[in-house]
Amino acid sequence: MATIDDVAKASGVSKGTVSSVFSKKRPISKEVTERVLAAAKVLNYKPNYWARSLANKSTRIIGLNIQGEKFKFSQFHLSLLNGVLSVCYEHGYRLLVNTLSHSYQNKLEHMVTGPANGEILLNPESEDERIIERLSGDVPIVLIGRPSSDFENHISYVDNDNVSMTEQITRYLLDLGHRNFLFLNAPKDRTVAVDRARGFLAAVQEAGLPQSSYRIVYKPDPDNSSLDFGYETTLKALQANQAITAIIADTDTMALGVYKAAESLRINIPSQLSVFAFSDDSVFSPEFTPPLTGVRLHAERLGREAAVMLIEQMTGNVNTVKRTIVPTDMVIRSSCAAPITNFGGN
Amino acid sequence: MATIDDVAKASGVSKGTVSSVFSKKRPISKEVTERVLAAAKVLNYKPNYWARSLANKSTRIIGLNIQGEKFKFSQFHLSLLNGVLSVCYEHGYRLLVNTLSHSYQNKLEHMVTGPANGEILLNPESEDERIIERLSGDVPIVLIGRPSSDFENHISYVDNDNVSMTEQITRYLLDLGHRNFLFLNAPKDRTVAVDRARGFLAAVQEAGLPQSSYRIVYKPDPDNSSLDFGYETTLKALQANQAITAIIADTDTMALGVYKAAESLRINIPSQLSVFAFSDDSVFSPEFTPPLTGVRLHAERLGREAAVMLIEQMTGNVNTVKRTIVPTDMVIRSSCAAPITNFGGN
DNA sequence: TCCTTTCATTAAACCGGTTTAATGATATGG
DNA sequence: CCATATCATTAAACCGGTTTAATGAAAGGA
Repeated sequence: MATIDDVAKASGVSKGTVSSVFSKKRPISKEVTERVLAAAKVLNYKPNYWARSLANKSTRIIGLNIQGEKFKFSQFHLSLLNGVLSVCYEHGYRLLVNTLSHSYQNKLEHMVTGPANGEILLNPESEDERIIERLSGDVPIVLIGRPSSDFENHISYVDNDNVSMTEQITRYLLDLGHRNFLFLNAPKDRTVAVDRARGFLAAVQEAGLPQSSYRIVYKPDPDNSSLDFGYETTLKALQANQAITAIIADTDTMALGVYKAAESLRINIPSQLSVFAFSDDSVFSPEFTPPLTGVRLHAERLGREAAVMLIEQMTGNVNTVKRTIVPTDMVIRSSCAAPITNFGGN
Repeated sequence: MATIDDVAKASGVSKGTVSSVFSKKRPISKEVTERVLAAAKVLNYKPNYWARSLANKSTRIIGLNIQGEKFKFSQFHLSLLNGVLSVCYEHGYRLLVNTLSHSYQNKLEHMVTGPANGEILLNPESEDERIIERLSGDVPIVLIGRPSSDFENHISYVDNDNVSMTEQITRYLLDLGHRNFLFLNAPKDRTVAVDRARGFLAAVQEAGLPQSSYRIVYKPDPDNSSLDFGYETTLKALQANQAITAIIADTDTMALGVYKAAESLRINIPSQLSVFAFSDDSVFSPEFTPPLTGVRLHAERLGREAAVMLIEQMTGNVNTVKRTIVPTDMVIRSSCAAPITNFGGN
C-alpha cells in the first residue's frame, strides 16, 4: 500500500501538504490539490487509519460491550443494536461489538486500551468489574441499565424505570384477581433483576400476599437458553404448585418457554394461566397464540439514547453525569385474564 | 494516560524493554519484568491500541459490512451475527459493524483504509462497488452470498445453494397442486434474488406453466420494511388475481406481512392460500398461526463459516479462493397445503 | 588466562500519519 | 519604494508503540 511519502514524492510536495489535502484542515491551492489527488489516485493511496488515529487520538469507533462467554443476541439486543447503529450512522461512527469475556480481557497480553473512543456497556451487574476498569481509563462510557448505587452519581446511563414498571404490571395482574405468582427473572447479579424484584415485591406486599404465594426464580446462568429456562422452570413450578395462576417472564423468548410448558401440561393460556413478558418491540409478539401481553421496553430507543448520550460525552468535553429514563408502555393482548376460580385471595 | 516512556523512566529501563515485557516477544529477566509491571500498575499504564496497531500492522478487528441507508437488522442477520461473533470470540477478534452507506464512504474525507483487518460483506449485488473497491486494497474479504460471476473465481464466499433450493421448494408446491404463484423476492440487484428467481423459473417452466400463472415481485428498496412490502404486495396481487394459491416469501418477516394481508382479506391459510418462506432459524417461526413452512438457511452457520474462512485468509497467507455451500433444509409445518380446487392446471 | 559465545538490555530507527514553527512569495498600506 | 501583513508550503518534531543493530556482562572453551 502506498504511503503519504510516496504521494508526496510523486507529486513533488511535502508530506504535510499531502496531509492537508486529505484532512482539509489547512487550505491548499487548487492547483496543488489537484496534483496531489491525481498522484494519489494513480498510486491508489488511502490514508492509513491507524496512523491517523494515533496522531489524532481519535478513532470514530464506539464500542458496545456485552458480557457473556457464549453470548447470543436476542430480539431485545437486536432492536437495541438497531438503535445504536442508526445514531452511529448519522454521526459517522463505527460500532465495535465486543463480547470478549472478562477473563479473556484480563490476560496480560490483552491488557490494552481498546480501539474504541467511547463505550456502551450492556447488562450492568451489581458489582461490575467492567465499570471499575473503565473508570480509571479515559474512554467515556454510558450504561444501558442502572449501575450499582455506588456509581449511580458517577456514570451516565439510560434505563427504563424497572421498579415502578414492574410494580404497575404486578398490580395489573393482582387486579385481574391473581394471587399466586411465579416470576422468572433475569440473572440475579444484574441490576435490572434487582429492580424488577423490588417492584414486584412492593406490589405483592402492598396487596398483603403471604410469602408462600409468590416466588421469584432467577435465571442461573446468563449463557443458558432463555427458552429452556422458561420451559423447565415453568414445568417444575406448575407441577409442584398447582395454585400458580400467573407467570411473569423476563423476555419474550422466556415466555415462549412458558407457553411450551403450559402446552405440554395441557394448561390453557389465558384461562388457566396468565403469562406476562417484559418484551421488546418484536414483530413476533402478536404472533404468539394467544398473543402475548407485555410491556414494551423500547429497546431501539434505549440504544438510540445511549448512543446520543455517549457521543455527547465524547465530543463536548462535558463531564456532567446524565440519566435518561425511557418510558415503557403496557401492551395488553390476550395472554392474561382473570383466573378461573377466585374466592378472594390465596 | 501514561505512556510507555513514563513506565520506562519510572522503572529505570528502556522503552524497548518495557515493550518486550508486554508483548513477550523477547525474553526479559524475571527481576526486570516485575519491576516494569509494578511501575505500570502504579501508573495505570496500558499499551496504546492505535500505536500498537500502527507498528504491528495488525488490529484484530473483523469488519462486517452491510449496505443500506437505514439498515435494520432482521432475524436472519441476528443469527448470522451470532455465528460470526462466536468465531470472533474463539479467536480473539473483535467485530466492527459497518453500515455506512456507499455514498458516505466515498466522500473524500472518508476515503480511508478501514480499521478492520479483514471484512465480511453481506448481500452482494450483481454490480457491487464494494467488491471492486476492496479488490484493490490489501484487506482480505469474504462474501456471504454469491458474487457476480465476474468475481466468482476471485473471491471466497459462503452461500446456500439458492438455485436448487428454490427449485426444490417450488416443486414441492407444484406437487401439492399449486398452479398459480406469487414470488416475493429480495431486491433485484442482489445476486440471491437472481439465483432464487432462476430456481423458481426452472421449476415452473419444467412443469410447463404459462407465464401468466406466476409472477415474481422484487422488493423495491432494501431499506423498506419487509413487513409492509409483504402486506401491500400481497393485498394488491390477491385483489387483482384471485387465482393465486401459493406465495413464496423472501423472509419470515415478509411472510408475516402475507399473513396479515390474508387476514384482512379473510383468506384462510393454508386452505385457501399456501405460504412458504425462506426463513432463518428463528425461534418464532413455529409461533405463526398456522406455523410457517419454510426452509432453514442456517444463518448462524453461514456466519460461522464466513468468519472461519476469513480468519484463515488473514492469518495463513494463502490466497486460494474458496467456496463453502451451507446446506439448507425444508421445515414443513402447516402453512402449505393442497389448493382447494384444482382442475389440473392454470 | 584469554577468546569466543550467549544473553539481556538499550539507543536509535521505524510504522504513517498530524502539527508546529519557520520560510519564502505575494499582496497591502503608508 | 520599503515595511508589514497574508498566504501557501515545508522541514522537523511528534503521536506511542515495535524492532533492529549495537553494547556490555556473564558463561563456556581452549
